[in-house]
Amino acid sequence: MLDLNIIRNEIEKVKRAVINKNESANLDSLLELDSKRKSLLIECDDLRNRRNITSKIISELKSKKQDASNEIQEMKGVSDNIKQFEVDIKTLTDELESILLKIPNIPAPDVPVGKDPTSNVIVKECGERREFSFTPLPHWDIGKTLDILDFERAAKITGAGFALYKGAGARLERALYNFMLDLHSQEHGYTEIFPPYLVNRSSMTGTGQLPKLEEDMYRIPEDDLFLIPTAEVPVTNIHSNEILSAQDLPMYYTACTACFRREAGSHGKDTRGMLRVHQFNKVELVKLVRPETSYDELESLLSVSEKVLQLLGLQHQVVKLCTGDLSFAAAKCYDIEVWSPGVNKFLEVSSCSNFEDFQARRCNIRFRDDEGKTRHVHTLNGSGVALPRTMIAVIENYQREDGTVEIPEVLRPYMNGLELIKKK
RNA sequence: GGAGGGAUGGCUGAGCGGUUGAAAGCGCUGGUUUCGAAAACCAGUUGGGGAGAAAUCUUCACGCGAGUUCGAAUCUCGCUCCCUCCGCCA
Repeated sequence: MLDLNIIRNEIEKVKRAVINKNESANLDSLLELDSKRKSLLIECDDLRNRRNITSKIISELKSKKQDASNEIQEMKGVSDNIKQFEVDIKTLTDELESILLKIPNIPAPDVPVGKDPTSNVIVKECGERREFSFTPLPHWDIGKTLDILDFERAAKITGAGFALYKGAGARLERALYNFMLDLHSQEHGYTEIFPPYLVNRSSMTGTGQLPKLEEDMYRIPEDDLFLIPTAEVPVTNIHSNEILSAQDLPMYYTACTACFRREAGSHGKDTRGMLRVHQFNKVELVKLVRPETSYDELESLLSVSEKVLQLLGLQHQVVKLCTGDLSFAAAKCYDIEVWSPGVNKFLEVSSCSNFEDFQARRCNIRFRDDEGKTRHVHTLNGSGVALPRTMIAVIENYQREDGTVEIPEVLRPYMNGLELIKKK
């Protein structure tokens, strides 16, 4: 949510941001509602003031056993008036709020302006691309041959877009997220969290998934709960409606959770293997920081995510997203894409975003600054990193001509020393 | 699922329908005192909105939402969450 004052004072900037983000918002009617609401508020406050004063007079008269019926009669009218004002104000406030919740965050100044991913900028490339003396196979072939991935049976159990990991495949999954969680919690100073996978509407609104993206979520209608699309939602909401003390900042959290996405808008895209699935594990990193540090914190978040890929020996590139590719709540975002020789593409395994105070305002997360004033924190998050595509990259990059897959060195301690996945 | 009890400021905890945004205690901050500290004493110490250059004024909020009333932390109803007991259960 944007600060209403920014919309009041810098309407052109906000309008430009909305256009650049390929969004739409009814900003003019918002301002109209706002000023109307303000004038009603002033009138209503005035009446309330009168009521408060007269109430005291009534109470004094009564305590002296004097007649107060004139005052009471007068206040009846005033109270009715106030009630009408309150109803009108509530209506305006609700309308205002619903518009405000649909206005996207403003991109940071250094975010390239552009309509679609073609305007994204590759900011760096890291690692060496592996050379193969043979044509590397895609993970669905390798997975099938080694009997570690089974998409047909997953479809039988649930439907298209689900994965079943088996044997060394299941073990590799577990090795990957244990390795990542250990790295972040032990080397990078993140506190490990294991949150609920179901969250309420308020949490979902807080991080910005609602109200705009409801059709992308799995929902439990009986309880109005949502399956989390990312750990960002429960973890960012840990401190919703709290005022933190400045010395507690920055706060770093990491969590590995399953993520559930209906992928409503992307049917027919990336359908093979597990390039795009409805349920996947992801190690997430979340930061709550002081506003003036948030862009430095974004850089360190990015480097911590990249560290995972470096240690796994996977070639990757970092992409700075343009305005049109930026998500609703983000002010700036880097994607990390890992090279997969089998599918012959870079795959997005992480998005590291700074939301500035956009989520903090919705979640009502504040801190007391050095002058004792309350301010909203800045929130950031990034994947560190998403599992299926990392698994794809590992399998495809570490495949050998004989059909076996080598286990990256750093994962071997997590695989009971296993060095090679072989056909049984 | 059934039966009870509860929700008040950073914490503990009072609160008759009428100067109660809220007693008291603790904690915290500042001051006095001290060589320094402790203790003691004094003062301050919730958050949001509006008006104002500021001082300041004003309004809202006692889990949330409705209602009764001239007036609600206090009465009524609904919801949420927490606790206890019973049942069921990984």
